Amino acid sequence: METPTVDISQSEWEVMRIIWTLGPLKSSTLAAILTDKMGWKVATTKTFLGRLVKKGALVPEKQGREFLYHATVGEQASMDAAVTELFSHLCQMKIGKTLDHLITHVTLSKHDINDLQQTLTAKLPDAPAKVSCNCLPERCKEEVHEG
Amino acid sequence: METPTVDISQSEWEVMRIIWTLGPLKSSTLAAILTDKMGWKVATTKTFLGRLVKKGALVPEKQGREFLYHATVGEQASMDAAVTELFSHLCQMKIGKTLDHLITHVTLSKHDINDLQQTLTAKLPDAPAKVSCNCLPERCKEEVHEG
DNA sequence: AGTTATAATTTACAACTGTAAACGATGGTT
DNA sequence: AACCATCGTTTACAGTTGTAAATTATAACT
Repeated sequence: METPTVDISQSEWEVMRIIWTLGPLKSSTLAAILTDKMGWKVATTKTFLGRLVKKGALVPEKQGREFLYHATVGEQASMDAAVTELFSHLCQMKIGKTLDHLITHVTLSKHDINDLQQTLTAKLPDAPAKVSCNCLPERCKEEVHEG
Repeated sequence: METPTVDISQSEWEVMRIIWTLGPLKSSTLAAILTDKMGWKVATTKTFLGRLVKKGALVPEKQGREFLYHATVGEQASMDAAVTELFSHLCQMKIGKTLDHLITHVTLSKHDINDLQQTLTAKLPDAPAKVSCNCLPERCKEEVHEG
């Protein structure tokens, strides 16, 4: 079976990021960091921890009186899934421009850029001359104009 | 002022796509298309139309007994905003890989690819050798390891 | 003018989210 | 043994989302 990616909400991402970055943590550590970074009350962090455990994105490991929270889903896999999911709702025709906008505004290392260049180069030969719009169901690909 | 982008939910995107693609439409046309594409009941489409009007993403123009629903926000601008928003929750360090995954799995025209190549090439000179993780608040950039 | 089809608006309702307080259990302290 | 600081769990509560039925308004038809 594939990596079981879980639906993670915006705020829950913030919790996951810390754990992905630092490894398994106690709730008190998490809470401290997230109060600092997000301004959350301790109770808020606790709520998200509970929900993430219920969703299966985190697993608690008893350690003395507290728990260490371990991520069960991979960061890269989760990111890939979230991004793919979002793009699936967007018009295919506009994806090129959207990626262009994104790449323009995001921070990339020289290495990243080289990798992307290569991926693009590899993709070029099989690329179509034009991408068609996939916003309409098959039946409706003809003109419909009103107004 | 900038283009006023609106928060559009997953399902609402599907409504907007049709209007962005075909231009202003009557609710009956929309409902037919979305029943076809998404399997929605007419009432469901109506609900989303109402919400999108309330959110200001659509504006109804009376036309006889019905309304034509016009998009007030641009498709590209909305896509750019949605994608940027998502990426803002992701670890900077992993964005390169995420883009790579995305580019690998998405359909791009030769033209798109060329544009992206150019954007990347232009970005290369000023690109850092390494991107640092931005998942922790400033204070916490040192080691924290437990477990 | 009365009836009917249909368009728009209201209401419904459960699940998910953001945000957090309240409560109960438990290990550490006096 | 009694108390206190915490940790985890429950409860709270409003707003959003997905999904749709019910109701109301209204144009068109008879």
